[in-house]
Amino acid sequence: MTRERRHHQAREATRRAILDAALALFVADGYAQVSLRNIAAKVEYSPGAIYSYFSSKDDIFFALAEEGFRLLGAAHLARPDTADAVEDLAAVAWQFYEFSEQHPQYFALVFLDRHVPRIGREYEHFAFMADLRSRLLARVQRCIDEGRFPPSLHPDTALRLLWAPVLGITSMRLSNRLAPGEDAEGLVRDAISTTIAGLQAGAATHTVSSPACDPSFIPSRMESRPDDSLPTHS
Amino acid sequence: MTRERRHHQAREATRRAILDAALALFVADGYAQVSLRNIAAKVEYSPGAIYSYFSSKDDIFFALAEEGFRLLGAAHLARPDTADAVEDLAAVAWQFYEFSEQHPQYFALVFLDRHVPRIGREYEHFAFMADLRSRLLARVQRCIDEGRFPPSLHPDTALRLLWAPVLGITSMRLSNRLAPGEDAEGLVRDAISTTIAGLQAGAATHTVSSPACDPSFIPSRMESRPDDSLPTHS
DNA sequence: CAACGTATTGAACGGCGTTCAGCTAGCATG
DNA sequence: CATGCTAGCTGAACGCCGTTCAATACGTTG
Repeated sequence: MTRERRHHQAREATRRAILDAALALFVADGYAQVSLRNIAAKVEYSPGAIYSYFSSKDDIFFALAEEGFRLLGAAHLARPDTADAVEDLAAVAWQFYEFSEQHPQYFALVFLDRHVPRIGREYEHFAFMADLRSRLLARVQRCIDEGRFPPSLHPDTALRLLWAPVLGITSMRLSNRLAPGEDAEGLVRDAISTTIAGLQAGAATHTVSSPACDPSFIPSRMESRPDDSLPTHS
Repeated sequence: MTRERRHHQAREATRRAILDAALALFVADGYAQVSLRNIAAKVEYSPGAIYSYFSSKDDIFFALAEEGFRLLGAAHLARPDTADAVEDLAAVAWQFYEFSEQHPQYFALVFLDRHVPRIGREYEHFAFMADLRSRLLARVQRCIDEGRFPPSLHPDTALRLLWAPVLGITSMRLSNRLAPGEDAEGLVRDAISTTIAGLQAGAATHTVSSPACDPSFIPSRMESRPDDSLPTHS
Protein backbone atom coordinates (compact mmCIF):
# COMPACT_ATOMS: atom_id res chain seq x y z
CA MET A 1 0.00 0.00 0.00
CA THR A 2 2.49 2.54 1.23
CA ARG A 3 4.81 0.92 -1.25
CA GLU A 4 2.41 1.38 -4.10
CA ARG A 5 1.63 4.93 -3.09
CA ARG A 6 5.28 5.87 -3.04
CA HIS A 7 5.68 4.23 -6.39
CA HIS A 8 2.74 6.16 -7.73
CA GLN A 9 4.15 9.41 -6.40
CA ALA A 10 7.47 8.75 -8.07
CA ARG A 11 5.74 8.17 -11.38
CA GLU A 12 3.72 11.33 -10.97
CA ALA A 13 6.84 13.32 -10.20
CA THR A 14 8.52 12.08 -13.36
CA ARG A 15 5.39 12.86 -15.34
CA ARG A 16 5.41 16.33 -13.89
CA ALA A 17 9.07 16.83 -14.78
CA ILE A 18 8.41 15.79 -18.36
CA LEU A 19 5.45 18.15 -18.64
CA ASP A 20 7.41 21.05 -17.17
CA ALA A 21 10.29 20.47 -19.54
CA ALA A 22 7.95 20.14 -22.50
CA LEU A 23 6.01 23.30 -21.64
CA ALA A 24 9.20 25.31 -21.29
CA LEU A 25 10.47 24.06 -24.64
CA PHE A 26 7.12 24.45 -26.43
CA VAL A 27 6.77 28.02 -25.22
CA ALA A 28 10.34 28.88 -26.11
CA ASP A 29 10.51 27.30 -29.53
CA GLY A 30 7.00 26.33 -30.61
CA TYR A 31 5.43 22.89 -30.67
CA ALA A 32 6.73 21.82 -34.07
CA GLN A 33 10.28 22.89 -33.38
CA VAL A 34 10.56 20.85 -30.21
CA SER A 35 11.52 17.24 -30.66
CA LEU A 36 10.77 14.46 -28.26
CA ARG A 37 14.51 13.95 -28.07
CA ASN A 38 14.84 17.54 -26.78
CA ILE A 39 12.31 16.87 -24.06
CA ALA A 40 14.01 13.61 -23.12
CA ALA A 41 17.39 15.34 -22.98
CA LYS A 42 16.01 18.08 -20.74
CA VAL A 43 14.79 15.55 -18.16
CA GLU A 44 17.92 13.43 -18.78
CA TYR A 45 16.09 10.38 -20.04
CA SER A 46 16.46 8.42 -23.21
CA PRO A 47 13.88 9.19 -25.93
CA GLY A 48 12.20 5.84 -25.53
CA ALA A 49 11.70 6.30 -21.80
CA ILE A 50 9.16 9.05 -22.41
CA TYR A 51 6.83 6.49 -23.92
CA SER A 52 6.29 4.81 -20.57
CA TYR A 53 4.73 8.09 -19.39
CA PHE A 54 3.04 9.44 -22.52
CA SER A 55 1.84 7.52 -25.51
CA SER A 56 3.11 10.13 -27.99
CA LYS A 57 4.37 13.64 -28.38
CA ASP A 58 0.78 14.71 -29.02
CA ASP A 59 -0.23 13.16 -25.72
CA ILE A 60 2.18 15.45 -23.88
CA PHE A 61 0.59 18.42 -25.58
CA PHE A 62 -2.92 17.35 -24.64
CA ALA A 63 -1.91 16.95 -21.02
CA LEU A 64 -0.55 20.50 -21.02
CA ALA A 65 -3.61 21.80 -22.84
CA GLU A 66 -5.86 20.30 -20.20
CA GLU A 67 -3.95 22.13 -17.49
CA GLY A 68 -4.34 25.34 -19.44
CA PHE A 69 -8.09 24.86 -19.74
CA ARG A 70 -8.29 24.12 -16.04
CA LEU A 71 -6.62 27.42 -15.20
CA LEU A 72 -8.98 29.25 -17.49
CA GLY A 73 -12.03 27.57 -16.01
CA ALA A 74 -10.87 28.44 -12.49
CA ALA A 75 -10.57 32.10 -13.43
CA HIS A 76 -14.09 32.04 -14.81
CA LEU A 77 -15.59 30.43 -11.73
CA ALA A 78 -13.94 33.00 -9.49
CA ARG A 79 -16.20 35.78 -10.80
CA PRO A 80 -19.86 35.64 -9.67
CA ASP A 81 -22.64 36.74 -12.00
CA THR A 82 -24.11 40.22 -11.65
CA ALA A 83 -27.56 41.52 -12.50
CA ASP A 84 -26.42 42.71 -15.92
CA ALA A 85 -26.25 39.74 -18.30
CA VAL A 86 -24.58 41.71 -21.09
CA GLU A 87 -21.99 43.04 -18.68
CA ASP A 88 -21.33 39.50 -17.50
CA LEU A 89 -20.74 38.43 -21.07
CA ALA A 90 -18.30 41.25 -21.69
CA ALA A 91 -16.55 40.35 -18.45
CA VAL A 92 -16.00 36.80 -19.61
CA ALA A 93 -14.53 37.98 -22.90
CA TRP A 94 -12.26 40.21 -20.89
CA GLN A 95 -11.27 37.30 -18.67
CA PHE A 96 -10.11 35.41 -21.72
CA TYR A 97 -7.86 38.28 -22.59
CA GLU A 98 -6.58 38.53 -19.05
CA PHE A 99 -5.81 34.85 -19.16
CA SER A 100 -3.62 35.50 -22.19
CA GLU A 101 -1.68 38.06 -20.16
CA GLN A 102 -1.34 35.94 -17.04
CA HIS A 103 -0.62 32.63 -18.78
CA PRO A 104 0.66 33.51 -22.24
CA GLN A 105 2.38 30.17 -22.59
CA TYR A 106 -0.80 28.18 -21.99
CA PHE A 107 -2.87 30.55 -24.08
CA ALA A 108 -0.50 30.30 -27.01
CA LEU A 109 -0.29 26.56 -26.71
CA VAL A 110 -4.01 25.98 -26.43
CA PHE A 111 -5.44 28.69 -28.69
CA LEU A 112 -2.74 29.86 -31.07
CA ASP A 113 -0.14 27.26 -31.90
CA ARG A 114 -0.86 26.21 -35.45
CA HIS A 115 1.26 23.11 -35.55
CA VAL A 116 -0.65 21.42 -32.83
CA PRO A 117 -2.62 18.46 -34.09
CA ARG A 118 -6.37 18.76 -34.71
CA ILE A 119 -7.45 20.42 -31.52
CA GLY A 120 -10.83 21.36 -32.91
CA ARG A 121 -12.05 17.85 -32.74
CA GLU A 122 -10.66 17.32 -29.28
CA TYR A 123 -12.29 20.35 -27.72
CA GLU A 124 -15.17 18.31 -26.40
CA HIS A 125 -12.80 15.97 -24.65
CA PHE A 126 -11.87 18.71 -22.24
CA ALA A 127 -14.65 18.69 -19.71
CA PHE A 128 -13.80 22.12 -18.41
CA MET A 129 -14.16 23.77 -21.79
CA ALA A 130 -17.39 21.99 -22.60
CA ASP A 131 -18.77 23.03 -19.23
CA LEU A 132 -17.57 26.61 -19.58
CA ARG A 133 -18.99 26.76 -23.06
CA SER A 134 -22.45 25.67 -22.00
CA ARG A 135 -22.44 28.22 -19.20
CA LEU A 136 -21.58 30.94 -21.67
CA LEU A 137 -24.27 29.79 -24.06
CA ALA A 138 -26.79 30.07 -21.25
CA ARG A 139 -25.50 33.53 -20.52
CA VAL A 140 -26.07 34.61 -24.11
CA GLN A 141 -29.54 33.11 -23.95
CA ARG A 142 -30.20 35.19 -20.87
CA CYS A 143 -29.28 38.32 -22.84
CA ILE A 144 -31.74 37.29 -25.54
CA ASP A 145 -34.48 36.48 -23.06
CA GLU A 146 -34.06 39.85 -21.39
CA GLY A 147 -34.39 41.57 -24.75
CA ARG A 148 -30.84 42.89 -24.75
CA PHE A 149 -29.92 40.81 -27.81
CA PRO A 150 -32.21 40.22 -30.83
CA PRO A 151 -34.13 36.93 -30.69
CA SER A 152 -32.77 35.95 -34.11
CA LEU A 153 -29.25 35.76 -32.71
CA HIS A 154 -27.82 32.29 -32.42
CA PRO A 155 -25.95 31.86 -29.11
CA ASP A 156 -23.16 29.89 -30.79
CA THR A 157 -22.64 32.69 -33.26
CA ALA A 158 -22.63 35.33 -30.56
CA LEU A 159 -19.99 33.43 -28.62
CA ARG A 160 -17.81 33.05 -31.66
CA LEU A 161 -18.17 36.70 -32.63
CA LEU A 162 -17.19 37.79 -29.16
CA TRP A 163 -14.29 35.39 -29.02
CA ALA A 164 -12.90 36.18 -32.47
CA PRO A 165 -11.58 39.71 -31.88
CA VAL A 166 -10.16 38.77 -28.49
CA LEU A 167 -8.28 35.94 -30.12
CA GLY A 168 -7.19 38.14 -33.00
CA ILE A 169 -5.81 40.91 -30.83
CA THR A 170 -4.15 38.44 -28.50
CA SER A 171 -2.59 36.75 -31.49
CA MET A 172 -1.18 40.09 -32.59
CA ARG A 173 0.09 40.86 -29.13
CA LEU A 174 1.78 37.53 -28.51
CA SER A 175 3.42 37.52 -31.92
CA ASN A 176 4.74 41.08 -31.55
CA ARG A 177 2.59 42.41 -34.37
CA LEU A 178 1.33 45.39 -32.43
CA ALA A 179 3.11 48.71 -32.82
CA PRO A 180 5.48 49.52 -29.94
CA GLY A 181 3.19 51.93 -28.07
CA GLU A 182 -0.05 50.30 -29.05
CA ASP A 183 -2.54 49.71 -26.24
CA ALA A 184 -3.65 46.10 -26.48
CA GLU A 185 -5.93 46.34 -23.45
CA GLY A 186 -7.76 49.36 -24.78
CA LEU A 187 -8.07 47.65 -28.12
CA VAL A 188 -9.63 44.59 -26.54
CA ARG A 189 -12.05 46.73 -24.55
CA ASP A 190 -13.05 48.55 -27.73
CA ALA A 191 -13.39 45.26 -29.57
CA ILE A 192 -15.64 43.78 -26.92
CA SER A 193 -17.90 46.82 -26.64
CA THR A 194 -17.99 47.24 -30.40
CA THR A 195 -18.92 43.63 -30.95
CA ILE A 196 -21.61 43.74 -28.29
CA ALA A 197 -23.02 46.91 -29.80
CA GLY A 198 -23.05 45.20 -33.20
CA LEU A 199 -24.77 42.16 -31.75
CA GLN A 200 -27.40 44.36 -30.13
CA ALA A 201 -27.91 46.08 -33.48
CA GLY A 202 -28.71 42.68 -34.96
CA ALA A 203 -25.92 42.75 -37.51
CA ALA A 204 -25.24 39.01 -37.25
CA THR A 205 -27.61 37.46 -39.75
CA HIS A 206 -26.14 34.12 -40.68
CA THR A 207 -27.09 31.03 -38.76
CA VAL A 208 -24.00 29.10 -37.94
CA SER A 209 -24.43 25.37 -37.75
CA SER A 210 -22.19 24.54 -34.88
CA PRO A 211 -22.20 20.82 -34.28
CA ALA A 212 -19.99 20.96 -31.26
CA CYS A 213 -22.27 18.48 -29.55
CA ASP A 214 -22.65 16.32 -32.62
CA PRO A 215 -19.30 14.83 -33.57
CA SER A 216 -20.93 12.36 -35.93
CA PHE A 217 -21.38 15.04 -38.54
CA ILE A 218 -18.48 15.12 -40.92
CA PRO A 219 -18.16 17.67 -43.71
CA SER A 220 -17.88 16.14 -47.15
CA ARG A 221 -14.37 17.52 -47.46
CA MET A 222 -12.74 15.12 -45.11
CA GLU A 223 -13.06 11.44 -45.86
CA SER A 224 -10.70 10.19 -43.18
CA ARG A 225 -12.41 8.20 -40.49
CA PRO A 226 -12.59 9.88 -37.10
CA ASP A 227 -13.10 6.58 -35.32
CA ASP A 228 -9.72 6.67 -33.66
CA SER A 229 -9.73 8.26 -30.24
CA LEU A 230 -6.11 9.20 -30.72
CA PRO A 231 -4.55 11.00 -33.67
CA THR A 232 -3.00 8.58 -36.12
CA HIS A 233 0.63 8.74 -37.03
CA SER A 234 2.04 7.59 -40.33
CA MET B 1 21.12 32.91 -78.23
CA THR B 2 18.08 30.97 -79.31
CA ARG B 3 19.84 28.06 -77.73
CA GLU B 4 20.16 29.74 -74.38
CA ARG B 5 16.65 31.06 -74.53
CA ARG B 6 15.22 27.63 -75.18
CA HIS B 7 17.33 26.31 -72.33
CA HIS B 8 16.06 29.04 -70.08
CA GLN B 9 12.50 28.28 -71.05
CA ALA B 10 12.98 24.61 -70.25
CA ARG B 11 14.31 25.49 -66.82
CA GLU B 12 11.43 27.83 -66.23
CA ALA B 13 8.97 25.14 -67.25
CA THR B 14 10.50 22.69 -64.79
CA ARG B 15 10.46 25.34 -62.09
CA ARG B 16 6.82 25.96 -62.87
CA ALA B 17 6.04 22.25 -62.69
CA ILE B 18 7.71 21.97 -59.30
CA LEU B 19 5.81 24.99 -58.00
CA ASP B 20 2.50 23.64 -59.31
CA ALA B 21 3.09 20.26 -57.74
CA ALA B 22 4.16 21.85 -54.46
CA LEU B 23 1.17 24.18 -54.38
CA ALA B 24 -1.24 21.35 -55.02
CA LEU B 25 0.31 19.29 -52.26
CA PHE B 26 0.52 22.21 -49.82
CA VAL B 27 -3.13 23.07 -50.37
CA ALA B 28 -4.22 19.47 -50.05
CA ASP B 29 -2.15 18.44 -47.05
CA GLY B 30 -0.64 21.56 -45.50
CA TYR B 31 2.93 22.75 -45.66
CA ALA B 32 4.28 20.76 -42.75
CA GLN B 33 2.74 17.51 -43.99
CA VAL B 34 4.28 17.75 -47.44
CA SER B 35 7.80 16.45 -47.82
CA LEU B 36 10.24 17.46 -50.46
CA ARG B 37 10.28 13.81 -51.46
CA ASN B 38 6.54 14.05 -52.12
CA ILE B 39 7.06 17.02 -54.39
CA ALA B 40 9.91 15.29 -56.18
CA ALA B 41 7.80 12.19 -56.67
CA LYS B 42 4.91 14.24 -58.07
CA VAL B 43 7.14 15.75 -60.77
CA GLU B 44 8.93 12.41 -61.15
CA TYR B 45 12.33 13.65 -60.11
CA SER B 46 14.70 12.46 -57.45
CA PRO B 47 14.70 14.48 -54.22
CA GLY B 48 18.12 15.91 -54.88
CA ALA B 49 17.16 17.22 -58.32
CA ILE B 50 14.86 19.80 -56.77
CA TYR B 51 17.87 21.55 -55.31
CA SER B 52 19.09 22.67 -58.72
CA TYR B 53 15.86 24.69 -59.00
CA PHE B 54 15.24 25.78 -55.41
CA SER B 55 17.72 26.16 -52.62
CA SER B 56 15.44 24.59 -50.03
CA LYS B 57 11.89 23.53 -49.26
CA ASP B 58 11.37 26.95 -47.71
CA ASP B 59 12.48 28.53 -50.94
CA ILE B 60 9.70 26.76 -52.80
CA PHE B 61 7.27 28.08 -50.26
CA PHE B 62 8.57 31.63 -50.56
CA ALA B 63 8.27 31.50 -54.33
CA LEU B 64 4.63 30.47 -53.97
CA ALA B 65 4.13 33.03 -51.23
CA GLU B 66 5.35 35.81 -53.46
CA GLU B 67 2.83 34.81 -56.07
CA GLY B 68 0.15 34.72 -53.41
CA PHE B 69 0.98 38.18 -52.17
CA ARG B 70 0.85 39.50 -55.68
CA LEU B 71 -2.64 38.06 -55.88
CA LEU B 72 -3.68 39.81 -52.66
CA GLY B 73 -2.54 43.12 -54.04
CA ALA B 74 -4.20 42.41 -57.36
CA ALA B 75 -7.46 41.42 -55.72
CA HIS B 76 -7.46 44.65 -53.78
CA LEU B 77 -6.66 46.77 -56.82
CA ALA B 78 -9.10 44.86 -59.01
CA ARG B 79 -12.08 45.99 -56.99
CA PRO B 80 -12.82 49.63 -57.77
CA ASP B 81 -14.25 51.81 -55.05
CA THR B 82 -18.00 52.12 -55.02
CA ALA B 83 -20.13 54.97 -53.83
CA ASP B 84 -20.52 53.25 -50.47
CA ALA B 85 -17.37 53.82 -48.42
CA VAL B 86 -18.51 51.52 -45.64
CA GLU B 87 -19.23 48.76 -48.10
CA ASP B 88 -15.76 49.22 -49.57
CA LEU B 89 -14.26 48.79 -46.14
CA ALA B 90 -16.19 45.60 -45.52
CA ALA B 91 -15.12 44.32 -48.92
CA VAL B 92 -11.46 44.76 -48.06
CA ALA B 93 -11.88 42.90 -44.78
CA TRP B 94 -13.54 40.12 -46.71
CA GLN B 95 -10.71 40.08 -49.24
CA PHE B 96 -8.25 39.46 -46.46
CA TYR B 97 -10.24 36.47 -45.37
CA GLU B 98 -10.46 35.19 -48.92
CA PHE B 99 -6.71 35.50 -49.14
CA SER B 100 -6.40 33.31 -46.08
CA GLU B 101 -8.42 30.64 -47.85
CA GLN B 102 -6.51 30.82 -51.09
CA HIS B 103 -3.06 31.09 -49.56
CA PRO B 104 -3.29 29.80 -46.01
CA GLN B 105 0.41 29.15 -45.65
CA TYR B 106 1.42 32.62 -46.65
CA PHE B 107 -1.31 34.16 -44.55
CA ALA B 108 -0.04 32.19 -41.61
CA LEU B 109 3.51 33.24 -42.26
CA VAL B 110 2.73 36.93 -42.48
CA PHE B 111 -0.05 37.31 -39.93
CA LEU B 112 0.01 34.37 -37.55
CA ASP B 113 3.39 32.78 -37.10
CA ARG B 114 4.74 33.57 -33.66
CA HIS B 115 8.30 32.77 -34.60
CA VAL B 116 8.95 34.60 -37.82
CA PRO B 117 11.91 32.73 -39.16
CA ARG B 118 14.36 34.12 -41.65
CA ILE B 119 12.17 36.63 -43.40
CA GLY B 120 15.25 37.65 -45.41
CA ARG B 121 14.59 39.31 -48.71
CA GLU B 122 10.82 39.11 -48.27
CA TYR B 123 11.08 42.48 -46.60
CA GLU B 124 9.78 44.42 -49.58
CA HIS B 125 6.51 42.54 -49.47
CA PHE B 126 5.88 44.00 -46.07
CA ALA B 127 6.55 47.44 -47.47
CA PHE B 128 3.73 46.73 -49.85
CA MET B 129 1.52 45.96 -46.88
CA ALA B 130 2.37 49.33 -45.35
CA ASP B 131 1.20 50.96 -48.56
CA LEU B 132 -2.05 49.00 -48.50
CA ARG B 133 -2.55 50.03 -44.90
CA SER B 134 -2.32 53.74 -45.65
CA ARG B 135 -4.91 53.32 -48.39
CA LEU B 136 -7.22 51.63 -45.91
CA LEU B 137 -6.74 54.40 -43.37
CA ALA B 138 -7.82 56.89 -46.00
CA ARG B 139 -10.84 54.74 -46.66
CA VAL B 140 -11.84 54.83 -43.00
CA GLN B 141 -11.36 58.57 -43.00
CA ARG B 142 -13.75 58.76 -45.92
CA CYS B 143 -16.36 56.92 -43.87
CA ILE B 144 -15.89 59.44 -41.07
CA ASP B 145 -16.02 62.40 -43.44
CA GLU B 146 -19.23 61.13 -44.94
CA GLY B 147 -20.78 60.82 -41.51
CA ARG B 148 -21.07 57.03 -41.64
CA PHE B 149 -18.68 56.61 -38.74
CA PRO B 150 -18.61 58.84 -35.64
CA PRO B 151 -16.02 61.64 -35.83
CA SER B 152 -14.53 60.50 -32.53
CA LEU B 153 -13.42 57.25 -34.13
CA HIS B 154 -9.72 56.92 -34.69
CA PRO B 155 -8.96 55.38 -38.11
CA ASP B 156 -6.20 53.21 -36.67
CA THR B 157 -8.60 51.84 -34.09
CA ALA B 158 -11.27 51.17 -36.70
CA LEU B 159 -8.81 49.25 -38.85
CA ARG B 160 -7.64 47.23 -35.89
CA LEU B 161 -11.17 46.44 -34.76
CA LEU B 162 -12.12 45.31 -38.25
CA TRP B 163 -8.98 43.30 -38.67
CA ALA B 164 -9.09 41.60 -35.27
CA PRO B 165 -12.09 39.29 -35.78
CA VAL B 166 -10.96 38.36 -39.28
CA LEU B 167 -7.59 37.42 -37.87
CA GLY B 168 -9.15 35.59 -34.97
CA ILE B 169 -11.49 33.47 -37.05
CA THR B 170 -8.78 32.76 -39.58
CA SER B 171 -6.48 31.74 -36.78
CA MET B 172 -9.12 29.29 -35.56
CA ARG B 173 -9.67 27.95 -39.03
CA LEU B 174 -6.03 27.49 -39.92
CA SER B 175 -5.20 25.79 -36.65
CA ASN B 176 -8.11 23.37 -36.86
CA ARG B 177 -9.85 24.92 -33.89
CA LEU B 178 -13.25 25.20 -35.50
CA ALA B 179 -15.73 22.42 -34.93
CA PRO B 180 -16.17 20.11 -37.91
CA GLY B 181 -18.71 21.62 -40.27
CA GLU B 182 -18.53 25.05 -38.71
CA ASP B 183 -19.09 27.77 -41.29
CA ALA B 184 -16.02 29.99 -41.18
CA GLU B 185 -17.16 32.13 -44.10
CA GLY B 186 -20.52 32.91 -42.55
CA LEU B 187 -18.78 33.65 -39.28
CA VAL B 188 -16.45 36.13 -40.94
CA ARG B 189 -19.36 37.83 -42.72
CA ASP B 190 -21.19 38.15 -39.42
CA ALA B 191 -18.04 39.40 -37.72
CA ILE B 192 -17.47 42.10 -40.31
CA SER B 193 -21.04 43.35 -40.33
CA THR B 194 -21.25 43.17 -36.55
CA THR B 195 -18.05 45.12 -36.11
CA ILE B 196 -19.12 47.76 -38.61
CA ALA B 197 -22.46 48.10 -36.88
CA GLY B 198 -20.63 48.50 -33.61
CA LEU B 199 -18.33 51.11 -35.06
CA GLN B 200 -21.29 53.03 -36.44
CA ALA B 201 -22.89 52.87 -33.02
CA GLY B 202 -19.80 54.59 -31.63
CA ALA B 203 -18.92 51.80 -29.23
CA ALA B 204 -15.16 52.26 -29.66
CA THR B 205 -14.26 54.88 -27.11
CA HIS B 206 -10.60 54.40 -26.40
CA THR B 207 -8.02 56.29 -28.39
CA VAL B 208 -5.24 54.03 -29.50
CA SER B 209 -1.86 55.67 -29.67
CA SER B 210 -0.43 54.23 -32.84
CA PRO B 211 2.52 55.81 -34.61
CA ALA B 212 1.05 56.96 -37.90
CA CYS B 213 3.98 55.91 -40.03
CA ASP B 214 4.41 52.52 -38.43
CA PRO B 215 3.13 49.72 -40.60
CA SER B 216 1.80 47.69 -37.75
CA PHE B 217 1.28 44.62 -39.84
CA ILE B 218 5.03 44.27 -39.64
CA PRO B 219 6.42 42.32 -36.73
CA SER B 220 8.36 44.83 -34.65
CA ARG B 221 11.24 42.40 -34.59
CA MET B 222 12.56 43.26 -38.00
CA GLU B 223 14.25 46.62 -37.91
CA SER B 224 17.32 45.67 -39.90
CA ARG B 225 17.27 45.21 -43.62
CA PRO B 226 19.27 42.17 -44.61
CA ASP B 227 21.20 42.45 -47.84
CA ASP B 228 21.40 38.75 -48.52
CA SER B 229 19.83 37.76 -51.78
CA LEU B 230 18.92 34.38 -50.36
CA PRO B 231 17.54 33.50 -46.96
CA THR B 232 20.03 31.75 -44.75
CA HIS B 233 19.27 28.32 -43.46
CA SER B 234 20.77 26.81 -40.40
C1' DC C 1 33.54 10.54 -82.55
C1' DA C 2 35.34 13.06 -78.58
C1' DA C 3 34.91 16.60 -75.27
C1' DC C 4 32.33 19.40 -72.49
C1' DG C 5 28.82 21.16 -69.39
C1' DT C 6 24.70 20.60 -67.37
C1' DA C 7 20.84 17.73 -65.28
C1' DT C 8 19.92 14.04 -62.70
C1' DT C 9 20.63 10.24 -59.82
C1' DG C 10 21.32 7.59 -55.70
C1' DA C 11 23.73 7.01 -51.68
C1' DA C 12 24.72 9.13 -47.52
C1' DC C 13 24.32 12.30 -43.20
C1' DG C 14 22.08 13.68 -39.30
C1' DG C 15 17.60 14.29 -37.11
C1' DC C 16 12.82 13.11 -36.41
C1' DG C 17 8.80 10.07 -33.88
C1' DT C 18 8.28 5.64 -32.50
C1' DT C 19 9.10 0.62 -31.22
C1' DC C 20 11.18 -3.03 -28.83
C1' DA C 21 14.55 -6.52 -27.13
C1' DG C 22 17.23 -6.68 -23.36
C1' DC C 23 19.73 -4.95 -19.35
C1' DT C 24 19.47 -3.32 -14.61
C1' DA C 25 18.14 -2.09 -10.19
C1' DG C 26 15.00 -2.67 -6.33
C1' DC C 27 11.82 -5.30 -3.89
C1' DA C 28 9.34 -9.73 -2.13
C1' DT C 29 10.03 -14.10 -1.24
C1' DG C 30 12.52 -18.73 -0.02
C1' DC D 1 21.94 -14.13 2.06
C1' DA D 2 20.34 -15.81 -2.34
C1' DT D 3 16.83 -16.02 -5.81
C1' DG D 4 13.50 -14.52 -8.91
C1' DC D 5 10.27 -11.10 -10.49
C1' DT D 6 9.00 -6.86 -12.23
C1' DA D 7 9.07 -2.15 -13.66
C1' DG D 8 11.83 1.25 -16.01
C1' DC D 9 15.27 2.45 -18.60
C1' DT D 10 18.65 2.15 -22.35
C1' DG D 11 20.21 1.82 -26.89
C1' DA D 12 19.68 0.09 -31.25
C1' DA D 13 16.73 -0.01 -34.99
C1' DC D 14 12.89 1.33 -38.50
C1' DG D 15 11.24 4.38 -41.72
C1' DC D 16 10.46 8.88 -42.36
C1' DC D 17 12.44 13.80 -43.11
C1' DG D 18 15.59 17.91 -45.44
C1' DT D 19 19.81 18.32 -47.47
C1' DT D 20 24.49 17.38 -49.70
C1' DC D 21 27.50 15.53 -53.04
C1' DA D 22 30.28 12.35 -55.94
C1' DA D 23 29.24 9.91 -59.87
C1' DT D 24 26.77 9.40 -63.96
C1' DA D 25 23.87 10.11 -67.96
C1' DC D 26 22.94 13.10 -71.70
C1' DG D 27 22.35 16.85 -75.15
C1' DT D 28 25.27 20.03 -77.54
C1' DT D 29 29.33 21.58 -79.64
C1' DG D 30 33.76 21.20 -82.14
